[in-house]
Amino acid sequence: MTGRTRPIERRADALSRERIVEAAVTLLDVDGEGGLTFRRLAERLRTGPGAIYNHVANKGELLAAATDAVLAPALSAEVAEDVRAVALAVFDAIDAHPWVGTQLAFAPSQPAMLRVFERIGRRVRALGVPAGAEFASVSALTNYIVGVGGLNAANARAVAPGTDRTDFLTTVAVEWANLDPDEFPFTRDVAGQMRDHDDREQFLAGIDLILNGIRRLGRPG
Amino acid sequence: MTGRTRPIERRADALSRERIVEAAVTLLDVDGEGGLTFRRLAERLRTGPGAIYNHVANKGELLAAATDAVLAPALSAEVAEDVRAVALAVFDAIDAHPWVGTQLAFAPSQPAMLRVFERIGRRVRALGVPAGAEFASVSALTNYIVGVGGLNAANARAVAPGTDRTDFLTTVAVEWANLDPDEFPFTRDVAGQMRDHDDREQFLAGIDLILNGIRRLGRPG
DNA sequence: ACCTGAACACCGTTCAAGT
DNA sequence: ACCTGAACACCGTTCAAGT
Repeated sequence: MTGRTRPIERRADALSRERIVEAAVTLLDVDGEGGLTFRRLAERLRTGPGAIYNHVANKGELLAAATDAVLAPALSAEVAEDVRAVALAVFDAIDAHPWVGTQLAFAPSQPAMLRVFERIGRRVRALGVPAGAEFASVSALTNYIVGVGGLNAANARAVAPGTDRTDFLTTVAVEWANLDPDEFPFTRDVAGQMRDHDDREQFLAGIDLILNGIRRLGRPG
Repeated sequence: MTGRTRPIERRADALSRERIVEAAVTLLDVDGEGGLTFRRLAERLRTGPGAIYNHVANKGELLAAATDAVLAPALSAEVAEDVRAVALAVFDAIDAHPWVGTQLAFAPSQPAMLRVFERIGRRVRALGVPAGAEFASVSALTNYIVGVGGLNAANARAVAPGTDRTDFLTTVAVEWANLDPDEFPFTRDVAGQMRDHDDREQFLAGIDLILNGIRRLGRPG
């Protein structure tokens, strides 16, 4: 009866998809992947768990929306000048929000994955890769960034929170050094290098190896 | 191995870690990652859910044991002649048991992950990589194999069971072709190549790019 | 020493009842 | 149209009680 010309006045704290996703990101950041439940989310938003379903279809959709909300700004046009910059932007976003890594590696073909593919694609095309190798090159880089990013996030999550990084790496190095010499000769031998390595640096070294491999395609031999 | 005295006689169907892990692998293979619950496992083993805890500490340990049980034979000495063979052995194991990919990417530094690292390390060392680049090279390959393997498993899982592969790829290709031209010009442009690509081939192409990049390290320029 | 299964403290999701 | 919150059908894990 009041007509539909004027938007209906709403309480300032009315539920919306945006507010729900925002609260979900906070819960995930603060308490990790186990921290997001519909009951806790409803509590924070001062409503019942059922209300959330008026704005998101299910938990999977909520996680995908939260992932895209974190990754979209990280992959804005200004940031992504080259392949290494795109890779580091994704790595750092996962480092700051480890649940993003898990989600990316689990819900691919989502908007977030497409953003990475598109950015990498443009940069690889600018490199002048042979047309027949372009799709495979972009796929390898995208899959490496997302797959290995997720792997690093899982690694980080597996470590008890508050553990000193150096202590942890030393512990792993000692474990490696004590492996069975017949079954794990190589791993034993490089145990010392595990203690000193840096995840971010190593992530980037992998990107550089792939880029080296791609550049080599142009001039065979 | 060789018992000190004689092993105690047991009922043929007595619980054991081995029987539990075996039953877990079956449940995972048949019904996917959601198919493994302590109640269903207990039902299959004709016992109560609590009994399982006498042989495994928790669900995480059970999943890790199941993963290693599948991967260990795939990485036996005879199979792994070179890096590509190791990579394909892992890819095919994940293809046959998609839950292995998830588990590998989520519980690294587990025995299964170490097996891959060791195999790859031996082969890379045999390639004669400069000592300073060896650890990063082995890490890049291992992370690619495990991370991207997990990604492919997630992709496979996301597709409704029974969906024809060609139909699915065509659907994705159409989605890509209809993306926003301003936001996704590259992805739109290569949509047709998505339709024709082969996951296994592309996985291997990524390995080859990294190997190319590694070989290039020896002779700079 | 190992098994049993009820009980505990949770989940995601649904849905009748409200406004 | 949207919200509320009890209810449903599950979980992993624990633990007293059995053998």
